[in-house]
Amino acid sequence: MYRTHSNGELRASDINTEVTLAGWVQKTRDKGFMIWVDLRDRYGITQLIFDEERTQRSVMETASKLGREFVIQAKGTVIARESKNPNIPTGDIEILVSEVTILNEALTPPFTIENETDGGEDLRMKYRYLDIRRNPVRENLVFRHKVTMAVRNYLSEKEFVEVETPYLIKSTPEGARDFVVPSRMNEGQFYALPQSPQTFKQLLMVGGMDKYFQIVKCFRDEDLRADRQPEFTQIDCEMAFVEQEDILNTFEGLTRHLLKELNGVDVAEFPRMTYDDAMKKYGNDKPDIRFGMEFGELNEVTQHKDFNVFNQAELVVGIAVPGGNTYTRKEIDKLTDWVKRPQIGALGMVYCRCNEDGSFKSSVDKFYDQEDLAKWADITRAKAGDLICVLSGDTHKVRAQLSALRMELAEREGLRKANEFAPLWVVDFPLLEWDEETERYHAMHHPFTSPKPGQLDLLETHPGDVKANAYDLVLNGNEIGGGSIRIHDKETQALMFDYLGFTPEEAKAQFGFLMDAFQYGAPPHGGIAFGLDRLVSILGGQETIRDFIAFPKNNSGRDVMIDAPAVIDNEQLKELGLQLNLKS
RNA sequence: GGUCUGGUAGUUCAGUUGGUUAGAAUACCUGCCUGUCACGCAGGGGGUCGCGAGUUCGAGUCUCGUCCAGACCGCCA
Repeated sequence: MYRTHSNGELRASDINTEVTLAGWVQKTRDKGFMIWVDLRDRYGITQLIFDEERTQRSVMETASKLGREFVIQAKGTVIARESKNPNIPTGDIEILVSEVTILNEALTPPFTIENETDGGEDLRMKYRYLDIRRNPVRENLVFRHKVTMAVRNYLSEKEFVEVETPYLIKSTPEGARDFVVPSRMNEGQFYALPQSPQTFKQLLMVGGMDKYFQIVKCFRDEDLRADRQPEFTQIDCEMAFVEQEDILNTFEGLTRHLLKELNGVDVAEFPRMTYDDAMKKYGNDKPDIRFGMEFGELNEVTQHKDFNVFNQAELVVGIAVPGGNTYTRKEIDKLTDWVKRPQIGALGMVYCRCNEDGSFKSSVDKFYDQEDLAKWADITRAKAGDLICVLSGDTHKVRAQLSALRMELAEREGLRKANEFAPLWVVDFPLLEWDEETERYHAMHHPFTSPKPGQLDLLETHPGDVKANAYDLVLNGNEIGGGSIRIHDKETQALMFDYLGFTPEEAKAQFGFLMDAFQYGAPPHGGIAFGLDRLVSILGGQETIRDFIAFPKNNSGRDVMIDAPAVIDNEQLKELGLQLNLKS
């Protein structure tokens, strides 16, 4: 037996017990006459003591050779400490060691295994197995485990069945780029890894599974972000015989359960907002509603005043920054530079100070008098002491720009509190989205999403105005889930593919299996998928999902620990019937 | 594909206007130390300043290229 106890469990009540402990050497403190060793494992730290007067010389010598992260086993007696350490749970006792075995030596680690490590991101990822020894990383992984357990238990309780769907499927041109896998047995043919189990879960509904879920890896070959990995995990869900209302209620229940279980937070009924309102009020389809700063559209009160920038703009829109009047001229100039960076792309920013005495001072006083500016304050709900920031231009672009500014200012003002949770359903998404590049409409959600009842005719005349039975769950400004009521009859699905520019042949080749299935009694159905990595990181109060993934990829999609992706040898290529034709 | 930031000791960083032998902290090694727990004290080793070119009497510092890392835009049905 390697150990009788963990390093986190011995207390004063265990004094005089003979124990065997095993773990990693966190630190040694060698005073010559006495050596203390902090022994660490998942459960905590226990102090070992080696004493000139009470410990055999050979054991003392072994102890003096111990280095950081050596794996050792120690036998001894639990004794009371002469000087206690109130900072750790095992601080009242220590182990007087009679026998010590070095199970494995260790090189000096490239960074310190401490809560606040001195290691940078690169190093931590290259030696992720050392990083995982650190408390914060381990705690995040345990937290993730708790979230998935809570999800499984809750959904299982509600009669959902977890069904596994295949990872080796078929590539389709819609949506994100696929990761493809060559098939040796079918030369020249490729599987694709699923971007989501979408069609399979719909087929499970046709199969009568009724309530399905799966905690499942999905794959998208697109560029990464702090909150985006090429392989990520979804909580994928689907239900039959449901309307949108049923889905929203069921998964609001799940989300509320998680907030209660994991964060101890009771959240009231989730507010709902249409996509159009979200865009109008927040310039964004995933607004963070933990703070106000709603958009105020100023077109009506800024026209015909000889200020051409505003006169010519499609949209003039502003937000009030709470307490922003304390910003110096220099700070406001820097803010203006910030919105003019290429990433944001605004041409300029107009501001208006709301003074404590009720007067206004704007950067466009030449064109607007106090009465005009009072209207601005009214529309943006600015109070005395606030600062109004106004952007103008093309509606679509300006909303995106002001939305970015709103988030940046809220971040600076500390309005995005990690321990506050503001969920929101965004509903009535458009069915289609115009794509400039291909000059045609794309499905905003995916091509299986059903249009709102009675809106099919609009497809002919105003395709962009058709609303879908599609919804997103937003938490603190992050899209944590999205779904829709699906099309469940062949005719509508065929019509949809037609509008999306598929020829009947293409539709049949790519999704014939689904439309065939719809002919054999497909029930009305719909579902939702949550981004588990993102959900876990938000519940855990942190920004980057990488901290909640055991072995994440870096910014360029590489695993720097195992050094993947990598070239394969010619034999493998030959066997697969492949030849490389590299761009560089 | 693009924008920005960074790359100097094992690690985290400083390095001024281009100018002597490139520093600090920490880690590591050696010795000392009668209760440490961020132990303390004394000493020591450790550098291709990411890589390549250029400007210059002289480059860690300036210019160009390139590689790597991170954040963002495009992209992510």
